[in-house]
Amino acid sequence: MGRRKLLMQKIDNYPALQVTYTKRRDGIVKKAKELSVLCDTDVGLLMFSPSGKLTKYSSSRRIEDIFLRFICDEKQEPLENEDHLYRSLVHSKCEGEMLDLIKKKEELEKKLIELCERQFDAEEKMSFYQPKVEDITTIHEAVDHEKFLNSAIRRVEKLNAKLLQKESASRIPESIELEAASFFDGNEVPVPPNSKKKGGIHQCVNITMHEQTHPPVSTQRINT
Amino acid sequence: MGRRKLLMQKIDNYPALQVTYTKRRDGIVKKAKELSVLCDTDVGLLMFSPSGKLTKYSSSRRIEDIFLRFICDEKQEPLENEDHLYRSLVHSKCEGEMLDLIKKKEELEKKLIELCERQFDAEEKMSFYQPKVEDITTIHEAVDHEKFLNSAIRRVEKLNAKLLQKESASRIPESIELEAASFFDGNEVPVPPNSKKKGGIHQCVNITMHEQTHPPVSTQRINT
DNA sequence: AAGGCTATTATTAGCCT
DNA sequence: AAGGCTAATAATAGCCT
Repeated sequence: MGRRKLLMQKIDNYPALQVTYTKRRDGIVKKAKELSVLCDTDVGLLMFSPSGKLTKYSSSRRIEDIFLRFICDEKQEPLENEDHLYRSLVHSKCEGEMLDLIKKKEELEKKLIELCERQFDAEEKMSFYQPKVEDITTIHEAVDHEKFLNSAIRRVEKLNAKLLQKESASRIPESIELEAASFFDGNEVPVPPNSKKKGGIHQCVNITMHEQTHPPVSTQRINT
Repeated sequence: MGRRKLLMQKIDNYPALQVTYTKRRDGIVKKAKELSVLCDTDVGLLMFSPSGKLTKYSSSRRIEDIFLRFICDEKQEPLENEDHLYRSLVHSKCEGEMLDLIKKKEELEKKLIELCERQFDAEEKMSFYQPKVEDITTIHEAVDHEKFLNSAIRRVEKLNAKLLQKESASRIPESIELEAASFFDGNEVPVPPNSKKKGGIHQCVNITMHEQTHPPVSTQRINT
């Protein structure tokens, strides 16, 4: 397609060849991309320009993965081959590092889930004391919150009284703490639902990567 | 080009997809052949059909030679044989997977730090309403908490009053919400420090590994 | 599924800056 | 070389066997 039909042979005019290479190279990459998207398939493409410059395209992130699929495909031993590939990976030098990373990733995922749960609990608890205005639309709800806050205040008032009493009498802080603590453990204290305490924030994350001989792994301690 | 323009997305009709794959596959092979002839260059092309069948084209007799040239080109060092090619590819695959894992790990770490901060904020805020008993040992602290709770209760009482008034008058919940919200925005409301809300828990984690065709990487979605 | 047909859309050769 | 243009050629989507 163009002003005239080309003979299927090497273009002898070099500048024209360069231009044609560029145009057609881009055309093929476009076509390859379309094929991989329209048909959801693996495509790998390598082209060297007349001057030797490489242009590559692959539907996967890395064209090496397409090569590998090709090589496995060629050997016509699907299962054994996969197994072989896997074993080769397992015994390769980077396997150890991969295992570390996988373990680390799984730990992080677990911690994240835990933290999410605690965050959720905390926000739920919080909503008893400082309700979101948009969630309160009926008098009934508002009254509940008022009751709850009143009970909280009564607790603090009692604590105040205790402290006042202790302070005026003698100065033994340890005993005050004990008294106060046992007072709060009393069963009349209304605790918001889901208020299981699981340990302070200071122990929530403490993750360190093992030595990473590989690239951009930022070894760091969280929550310093 | 055809009777109508296609959307650039996977063709959902499978038979049509198959037909399109075949036509376009042949088209690309033709284009690749033309490019290599017209410009006298190396071209390598791999395509896997939706059902997994491989189609390859290479301007050289063997496509492996193109791969080899590619790998030499990438590594800037001469390579000798196919065995090396295979090992190089396997190693490269390993590296690719590691890069994925490292990226994933870093994402998780970021999320963790964020969540930790929010957790810390939440607990700090919480401590204003439900102080840890062991942290209160002086009357002064106790009185501060009492004051704070009192202001909280006054807010709720005012909200109750507003709601009662609105409810007895007319029933337009939206207007109540608006009134109440603007009321709470008032500057006399004592808000505990560090009370910046950053969005609900439901958006806090949403991490997915890319397809992992290989073994012990557990692909999972967190906090669905 | 596979091959042929053609109305349409897409690519591009040669030209011009 | 690097784009933009457009006449001209090429690819192909939806049909039909």
